[in-house]
Amino acid sequence: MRSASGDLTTAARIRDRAIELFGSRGYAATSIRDIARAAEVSPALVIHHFGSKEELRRACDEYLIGSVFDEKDRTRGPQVGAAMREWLADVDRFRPYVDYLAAMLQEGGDAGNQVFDALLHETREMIDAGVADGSMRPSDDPEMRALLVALQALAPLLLRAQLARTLGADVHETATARRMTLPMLDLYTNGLYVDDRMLAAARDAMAATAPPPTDEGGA
Amino acid sequence: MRSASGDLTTAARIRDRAIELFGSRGYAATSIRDIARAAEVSPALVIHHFGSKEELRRACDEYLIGSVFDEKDRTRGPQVGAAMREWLADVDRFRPYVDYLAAMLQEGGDAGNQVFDALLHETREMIDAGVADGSMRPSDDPEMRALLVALQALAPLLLRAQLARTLGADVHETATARRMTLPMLDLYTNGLYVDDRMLAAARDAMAATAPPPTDEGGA
DNA sequence: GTCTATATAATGATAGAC
DNA sequence: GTCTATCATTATATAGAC
Repeated sequence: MRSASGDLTTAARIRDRAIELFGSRGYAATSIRDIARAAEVSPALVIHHFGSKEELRRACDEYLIGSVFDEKDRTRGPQVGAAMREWLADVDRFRPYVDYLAAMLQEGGDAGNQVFDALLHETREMIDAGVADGSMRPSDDPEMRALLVALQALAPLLLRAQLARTLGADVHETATARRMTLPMLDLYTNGLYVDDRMLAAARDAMAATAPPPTDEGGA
Repeated sequence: MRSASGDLTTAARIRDRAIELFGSRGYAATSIRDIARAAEVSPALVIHHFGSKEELRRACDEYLIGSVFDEKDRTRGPQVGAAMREWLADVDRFRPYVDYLAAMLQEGGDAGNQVFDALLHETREMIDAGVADGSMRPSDDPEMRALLVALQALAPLLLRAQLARTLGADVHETATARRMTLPMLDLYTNGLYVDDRMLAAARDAMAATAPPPTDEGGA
């Protein structure tokens, strides 16, 4: 949708290379010199355009957040989820964004927190809508369930290196996503256990041990 | 089970501080001077004992792998899973290990790969056993399902910062684990969807689009 | 806007005394 | 085993020419 590195301003090119390097090696392991070399400019120009390494990082964060929330039009809705699906559908093109997003989520800076919160919110709304229209089961703890579902959705992204290694290095991620679809939906449809023995046992165990003291009294 | 920082050799104390710092800030962001300061020794002594920063990291990796695989006796079985459960049950004590393990998994070095492979293997065996004894449902793609379950198990660990933030910063992780138990088991018992409409639709969609070319012929 | 040259600080690592 | 002192390199950032 954007970029091909030809028609970009120099500052934009520097920022794009910074996103790639920060995303693949991490912030601390990437030097301004590395970025300058990748962008084919002098290190001084990087500072000239962005002020400092930390401000460059902030610029990368802001750019990615803009891409996540504004790439589509401003209609409310699952923006983050949509962006992530779009990126994962064309990983060859968007891998830098995916990598940088994963890094943001792991480090937990402002940008990562924003993205996570938005994704969690979208997940919660999606599930609530599903419960409302009768396609999804209600839950005793909707907040925690949405959190678990969101975590589950992010896990393949954060561990994509392990995933690729496990499934064979030559796996293109499109094929991987394809192969994941049915087992994933199967888990979300039929679960893993054949009956609720484990669940019942856990319920009993929870009831037996004292819950952490709160201001609520009864069972 | 180990350590309290009093009865340790100096080299062990240095290594423990390195594990803490590498795990919390990352390898590149941690300097030998930082580690030396934390261990209350001179930077030269760190090098004297470990040769180089990279070798120190290897020592940390090996130590953690030893803790994961050998803390218990050598009986085969779910060693990694058991170690992780033990650590998560007493996070205040084992947080450095947890953090370092998460870092290893994300970076995907030799040590991280080993741990992931072992965990995946244990997950697969656990599920296979469940299928064999009739407590778990069979799967069309057992390898992928085990992979998804393993990823799901790791997600809260990798995103523990986001998790803590979402559930409130004052949440002790024991309470968090407690609250996660039932929704987790509920998902694994009853799934998320009330029926298999989504699953059936995905199956149809998969059948409609051409599967990636393999050496197999038929549908 | 972009560069070269450089200031200043931090880094990994060494030498050698004790 | 542990230290102080120091080297060589690299880091971020600045100054100033073009």
